[in-house]
Amino acid sequence: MAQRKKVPSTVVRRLPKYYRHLSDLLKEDILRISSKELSQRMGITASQVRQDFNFFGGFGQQGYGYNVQHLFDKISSILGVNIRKKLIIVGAGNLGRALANYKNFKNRGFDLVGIFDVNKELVGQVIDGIPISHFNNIDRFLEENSVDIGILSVPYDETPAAAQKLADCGIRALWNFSTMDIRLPHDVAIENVHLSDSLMVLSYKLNHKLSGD
Amino acid sequence: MAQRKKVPSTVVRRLPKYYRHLSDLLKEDILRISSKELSQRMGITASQVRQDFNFFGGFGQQGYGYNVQHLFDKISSILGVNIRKKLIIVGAGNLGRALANYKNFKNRGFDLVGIFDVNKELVGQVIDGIPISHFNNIDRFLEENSVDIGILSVPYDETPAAAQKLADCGIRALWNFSTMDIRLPHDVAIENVHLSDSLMVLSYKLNHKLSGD
DNA sequence: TAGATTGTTAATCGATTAACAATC
DNA sequence: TAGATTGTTAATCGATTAACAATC
Repeated sequence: MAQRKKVPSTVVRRLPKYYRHLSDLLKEDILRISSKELSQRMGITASQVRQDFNFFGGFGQQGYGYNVQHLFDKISSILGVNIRKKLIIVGAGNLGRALANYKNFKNRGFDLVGIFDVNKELVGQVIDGIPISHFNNIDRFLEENSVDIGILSVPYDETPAAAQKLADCGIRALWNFSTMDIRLPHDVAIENVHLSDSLMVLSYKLNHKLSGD
Repeated sequence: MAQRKKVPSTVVRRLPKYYRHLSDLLKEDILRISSKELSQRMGITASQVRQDFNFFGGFGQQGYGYNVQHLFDKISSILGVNIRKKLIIVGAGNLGRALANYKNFKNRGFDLVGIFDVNKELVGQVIDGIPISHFNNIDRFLEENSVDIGILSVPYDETPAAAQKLADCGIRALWNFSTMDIRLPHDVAIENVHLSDSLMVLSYKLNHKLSGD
């Protein structure tokens, strides 16, 4: 059941899409599905579905297909979303406050437990029940609380220092919304999100009258 | 100078990254750069840099390299970010209001000109100088105002209808933050953004102790 | 059992990297 | 000119698709 070889990142990036579609199937009370049906719903090939799952050992049964609940559980567990995770937000500007208010994360098993900023004007404000603390106090907070993921929404210039600080305090995963990419030497998982990159790609597609992906 | 063949989406998705790094170089007053230097800054190969640019005809000069300003202008123009674009937001929930407050878009040449929602409680509220209007009035608004891009931040179930409505009103590009992918039959450019997909990929990386991309 | 559909190997396609002649 | 570096072709690598034997 352990994966045979390193899973390509193309496959990893499809896993949340499987997760979403399987979640839909569960809501529709569909108990089993073939790679063909699933692939049609997702707009990919049946071959790709089977190849993807076989990186993890295969979840189906010949002649039957896949049990939706079982497949969903397996993929949830591979993604690690079967265990709730704790988040903090560093940088309570517009984007940071927006993310703090975004309810969907809770549905997916992610709980916000702290918000930090260097701006004294913001410290003390409460967002969705969580008070904003000063970034200087983050060491102590992280000593007293186990946190899985740090969300970075700080200005460009502050990005490297903030990232380094969190890594030094033992954070093992950073979700980075800053416009500067971060790359840390240690074993810290990083996901750089560039919203304006996506907007520029849309602008390109619009310019070149191209839809789809 | 026109592109030789269809530009692969892998190349298109790298263009904003070139844009960002060239923008940095301009700030540092660097006038010229070789594919080798640029590639090192970006963490890709020099070959890839030259291959990418040659999809658009090549922007350099043998023995010299690339003029940073010229290259930046070319890529801006390919991305269409040299001409300001008008945006509206449909769906003024947490995410919609957050996007409305996000100042970075303005810097990249995107101007918010309208916000719409079906919730009467929200209609009339003003965000960053833009009042929230009722979605029923969108036809008239789009007749009277030229809008380039519609940002969709509506609930799952309302996604297809909202997307269709915007397309019917002549919007040619949709930036979709809904959890449901949209695919329209017409010539509408679509960019689906799934924030929680990205968070789940981070969770995967954390689980499997993998950094980088 | 017969039919269906997976798991897996082989073939194809596309993207990245390497190499080098062209040329500034 | 000599040196540097592109533009472009060729080689390699990886991902997707096709095919089919295994098996439920």
